[in-house]
Amino acid sequence: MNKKIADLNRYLADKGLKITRQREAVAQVFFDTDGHISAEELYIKVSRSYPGVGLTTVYRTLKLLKEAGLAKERRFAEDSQGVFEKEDTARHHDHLICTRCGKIIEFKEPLIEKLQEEVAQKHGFSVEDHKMELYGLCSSCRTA
Amino acid sequence: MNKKIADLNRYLADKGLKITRQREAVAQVFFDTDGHISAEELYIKVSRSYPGVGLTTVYRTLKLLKEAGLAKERRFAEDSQGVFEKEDTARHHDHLICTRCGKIIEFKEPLIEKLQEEVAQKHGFSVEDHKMELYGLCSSCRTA
DNA sequence: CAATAATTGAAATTGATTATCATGTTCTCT
DNA sequence: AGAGAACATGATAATCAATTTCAATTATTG
Ligand SMILES: [Mn+2]
Ligand SMILES: [Mn+2]
Ligand SMILES: [Zn+2]
Ligand SMILES: [Zn+2]
Repeated sequence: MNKKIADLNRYLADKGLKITRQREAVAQVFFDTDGHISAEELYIKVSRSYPGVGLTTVYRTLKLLKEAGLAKERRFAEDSQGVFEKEDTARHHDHLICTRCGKIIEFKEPLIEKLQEEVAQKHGFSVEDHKMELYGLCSSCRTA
Repeated sequence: MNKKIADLNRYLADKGLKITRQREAVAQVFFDTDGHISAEELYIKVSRSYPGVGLTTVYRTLKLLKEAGLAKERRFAEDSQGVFEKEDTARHHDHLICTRCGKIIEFKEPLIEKLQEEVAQKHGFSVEDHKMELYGLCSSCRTA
């Protein structure tokens, strides 16, 4: 569990940045959170265990976590707020989103990823990242 | 070409909305535009042929065009402004985006779309729409 | 033409995110 | 441990696309 904090600290040291109480607080709460969380929500959550940490610092720490490859920002349609989740290259996934109830299912489809590579190659591109979201109705919402 | 204007007018009539000079101006210029255009850019373009049309009305008309199924809004990563393009269910496509020079290539891959359907079904979802964007380097930017 | 409801555009507002800046903290070197 | 340099913090202000407000104008219906 503290491996990720160690990863962050290594990243900070490499960049000549500093390890602070606030950064560790934000990172710890973030790493203990599953699923998708907005900066604002994370700020609330952090404030419970570590009052006094500012929202600005939460934004800044999330940006650092992204740069360090430890967090990924998602921006689902119609949501004006971005959400963050733990990043782990081994656990890459895409999303299925119910447009009625907001339910989100994560999935991985290696065959699609392979075809994406092929399409890109066909146009002379090398893929660095991709975004795929499927929007529709979940089974509960369809029958309701 | 005026078929699309007719489509819009039909949509407006059905909804009890009104056909106005401004809406026709915005729609006409939009339909004459290929590729992706922001509300702001469209506003500039409209202003040349039909001065006096407000930016607010451009935003409002684009929203109507989306509702009528005649326009689609895209929100590519790193762009803070949304862009719009003509919608045509027969000509659905996804995007390849160069993260260095911004070049955008449109493509269609039926096999991927089929797999998307299958993944959704496997989770009990019915797909209404999807978003797929591949980010990477185009051939020019890779060799440079 | 008159009545009604919708539309318009300027200006104000919103809401998420980022920039500023004075003050506080961390790290490095002695 | 102490000093100094660089970085971090957080309250506040700024940004910026997009939406809301509202009084004045216009389209539609009969
Ligand atoms: Mn996820
Ligand atoms: Mn396109
Ligand atoms: Zn649902
Ligand atoms: Zn390029």
